[in-house]
Amino acid sequence: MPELPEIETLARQFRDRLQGTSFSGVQVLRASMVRPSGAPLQESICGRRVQDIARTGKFFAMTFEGGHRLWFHLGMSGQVVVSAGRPRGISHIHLLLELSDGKGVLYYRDPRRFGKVLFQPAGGPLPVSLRRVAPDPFQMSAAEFADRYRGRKARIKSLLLDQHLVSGLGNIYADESLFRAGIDPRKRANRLKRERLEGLHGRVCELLKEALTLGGSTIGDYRHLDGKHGGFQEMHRVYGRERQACPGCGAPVRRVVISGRSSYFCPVCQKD
DNA sequence: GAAGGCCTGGAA
DNA sequence: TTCCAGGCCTTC
Repeated sequence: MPELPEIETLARQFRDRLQGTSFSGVQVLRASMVRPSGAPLQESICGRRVQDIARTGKFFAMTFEGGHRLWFHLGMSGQVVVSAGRPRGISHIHLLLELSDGKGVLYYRDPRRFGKVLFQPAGGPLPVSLRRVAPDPFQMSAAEFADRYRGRKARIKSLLLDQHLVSGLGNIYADESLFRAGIDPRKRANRLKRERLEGLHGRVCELLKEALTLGGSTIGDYRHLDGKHGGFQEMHRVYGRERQACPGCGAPVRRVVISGRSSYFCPVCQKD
């Protein structure tokens, strides 16, 4: 559920809140969520300042003095929260870092456990699951974006979800960008003209920027670093709106399943 | 390229 | 009680 705008929002808040600070304690509460197992978190992280925060696709990383890095992926229900005191309960909290300024803790929580935390030692190789993550739409031209999809036989919707082609989009923003581009999610990419794919790049970038200015979308568990909600869910035009009126033409929004994922679209406005 | 599995909470 | 949500990996 957290997609590019949500992760980027978090990364920015991390920068404001955490850059230059350090942690004094590490508690791994569920070992299976932190990899590799037995990673030397305590000695690698404690007492070292957070130097840099970066986002790659839907992952983001804290880099510590000395070069050790901690990558987070939020799956669909993950949260990273900085709270002033200890969290009230520890249900579903898998990792807890104590801030050395004595002003609380950072915790990683993920009820559905689709996410993960990855430790990358200084000078070590990128974790495997990050190696094939493609650049995001902001990092490429419309022409490159079109090239990555052009000629593929799969339905455009499932290709948009493929993080190895272009990263950052999940189910929500894929549906919303196809709506804005007027493209039927069931359309096979090789049946789309190049201009249509280039146009789609424009719509994707616009959409992601708008979502970013509103702090992303909160559906379910996503929260900002301080626990607040994003605001972009109010702006969704088709996602999750089956049988409701299309904001463009009033026709009822349809839901179909494409490669196992719900896809919402307007059968009138998305003819191409 | 499609489908199943992981996992839990909430809705039907 | 069953089903569904979905990012990502594995298997077919």
